[in-house]
Amino acid sequence: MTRPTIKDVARRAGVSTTSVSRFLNAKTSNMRLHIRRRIARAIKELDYKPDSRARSLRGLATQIIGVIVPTTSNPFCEELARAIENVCYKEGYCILVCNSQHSTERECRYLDVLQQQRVDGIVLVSSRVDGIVSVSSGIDPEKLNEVVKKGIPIVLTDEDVLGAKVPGVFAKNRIGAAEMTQYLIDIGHKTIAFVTGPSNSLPAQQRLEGVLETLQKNGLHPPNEKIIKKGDYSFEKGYRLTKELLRESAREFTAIFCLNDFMALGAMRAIQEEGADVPNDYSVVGFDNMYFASISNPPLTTVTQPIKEMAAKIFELIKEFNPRKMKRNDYFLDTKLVIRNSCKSLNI
Amino acid sequence: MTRPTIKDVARRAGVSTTSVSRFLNAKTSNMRLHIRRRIARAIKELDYKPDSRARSLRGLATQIIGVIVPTTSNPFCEELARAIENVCYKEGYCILVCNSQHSTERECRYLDVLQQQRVDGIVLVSSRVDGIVSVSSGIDPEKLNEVVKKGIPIVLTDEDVLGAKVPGVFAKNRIGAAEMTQYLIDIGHKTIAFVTGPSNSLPAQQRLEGVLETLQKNGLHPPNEKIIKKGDYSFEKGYRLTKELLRESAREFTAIFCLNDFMALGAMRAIQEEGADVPNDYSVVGFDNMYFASISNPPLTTVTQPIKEMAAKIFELIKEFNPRKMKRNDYFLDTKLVIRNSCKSLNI
DNA sequence: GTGAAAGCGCTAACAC
DNA sequence: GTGTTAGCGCTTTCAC
Repeated sequence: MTRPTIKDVARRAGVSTTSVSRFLNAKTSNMRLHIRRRIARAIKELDYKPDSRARSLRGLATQIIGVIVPTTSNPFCEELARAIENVCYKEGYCILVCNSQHSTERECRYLDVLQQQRVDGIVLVSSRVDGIVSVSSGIDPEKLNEVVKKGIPIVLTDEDVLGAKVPGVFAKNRIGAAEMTQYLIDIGHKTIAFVTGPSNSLPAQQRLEGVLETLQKNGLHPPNEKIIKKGDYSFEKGYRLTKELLRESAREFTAIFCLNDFMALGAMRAIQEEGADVPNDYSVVGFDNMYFASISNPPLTTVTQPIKEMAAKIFELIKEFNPRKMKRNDYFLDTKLVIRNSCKSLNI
Repeated sequence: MTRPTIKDVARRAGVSTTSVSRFLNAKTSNMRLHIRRRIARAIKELDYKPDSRARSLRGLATQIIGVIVPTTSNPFCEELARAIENVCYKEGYCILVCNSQHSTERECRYLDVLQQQRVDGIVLVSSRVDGIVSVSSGIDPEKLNEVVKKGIPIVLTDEDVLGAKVPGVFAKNRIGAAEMTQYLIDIGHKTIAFVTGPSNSLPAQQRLEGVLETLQKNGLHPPNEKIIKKGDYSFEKGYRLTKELLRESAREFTAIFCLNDFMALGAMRAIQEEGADVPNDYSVVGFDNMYFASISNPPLTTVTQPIKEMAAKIFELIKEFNPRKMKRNDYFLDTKLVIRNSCKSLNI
């Protein structure tokens, strides 16, 4: 019933706890074989598992990384969290998954909890939702700086927090969106409707920049305000805004570019519900390349975020963390256009 | 840079660490007001966060619950994990999310890791996938019994592990499937195709029992073997098996009952790809009522698993855990039929 | 009402 | 090569 400790192992093996500790930490080069064997046996017989709290109290890592995301119900966040979990698993770490549920308050509470748990690092996808009534400006960057000063590395990803002196790992949102826009133009779409992300979301802004820039480069007018709708990355919003688009200005565009896949799925659904066809009546494209984009009907043309690479870079940054020289230091990883069947070429 | 400890707080407040500790643990009834105030101020000024590792080493809870699921890429598991996270959050706990990735080996490794982290409890959705080549019989129940003996509560959910002396929280799978079958029969479907779960999955077995029982009760023959396909809960499998069904025996059934939603989504996709219509040509139903079932096209008729109630019960069981009287003790929670638009009535 | 001191399980100087 | 011992940050008994 009572858990065995290092003392129990030492006693059973007839050695000191130091030797057991050395064995556990693989500092075993100068250790006599028969002692090693005795320790190994004792550990096995007792089914001894070293207490990682006690170890970390003595200065070792907790082997826990905290991951704060707006919500794993968004498949992109879920995939990101899972990718991080996967690199952690390989390195012997595990992750505390924290859904802030788009609440800055909850994000802060979790930040506290993770500090108390003395995690070895925090990965933060900050949430900055602007609702109808109030615009949550998101977390105070000073809060993050405080945490870092206390020696816990933070890495930002997907969503940025301006003013925070911590590194970030992002997709090349502007370029990805530009490539997608160019693709739509190349296949003959001259008037494109857009469903953007929240206006205070940085990746959303960058994607929009990429769009406008490409439009201009191709000598096209920036789209009429009526066909740029402000979304919030949710399926429902994509659905509802597309219905609006269809109601208000059905003939003014031939393609819809939703700035994330989840909304693009909603857009396709809205179009189909109105009896129109994707891609024959409207082309629809997204951004993220989450799993569901590949199994939607039709499969969605989109932009891949390099989730695995992002996860690997994030882990690397956490391990390299040096508290005395923490600074802004951003990494932008390549996206890739994924062409599936949600677009129709208008060229003759 | 260096994290403040309880000593720093004590020094700054001009009191002993004992008093600070008492304050932290709300054992404050007999404490003089001005001392309380001084401590509160010192904590605030230093932005002190008690080290939960040190606290738990002295016998308090770690406030961490481990959750092992096959994979959060299955939306049902993701929703379950999130529901658990949510009750934990409210109670000041957080969760270590572990994707076993359908690997019994990884499941075991995580079980070890969670023990080392001295989590206050483990929630396990065991994986028992039978692949094409080998049937993984799943984790050894004795492993679980060992963990429990060491004082860490385990609660099983969704998937059972026979022989493990730990409590379980499940949906009423048999009854839920029976109700769904009855519904299909009531709206005129006499020949129903089935896509089941893995044959060593207990909920899959129970759902199938509910199906066969209801068929019999209504004087219907058990379905031809050709229209019972063994799936694995994945979208792809639902998709592929439905294609098979359509190719081999298109006219022998009017409805498909997939034993989870993810496969039902795959089934709908396969049907639509073949140019047929849901629900006009085939009715399709699922089981789980995951979020995507409500936004599919058409929205899927399915059976709700009472995820929130399950999460609450699981947490309760972990808190009530008494190591000396751990036993099988199962809780079955009510499901509910959710009728949407993926079925057509054949009655005139 | 408050504090001194022991000890949770472990690691790492330091000694031999 | 291996053991003795102090101490990580905290809680809790026991004294005052």
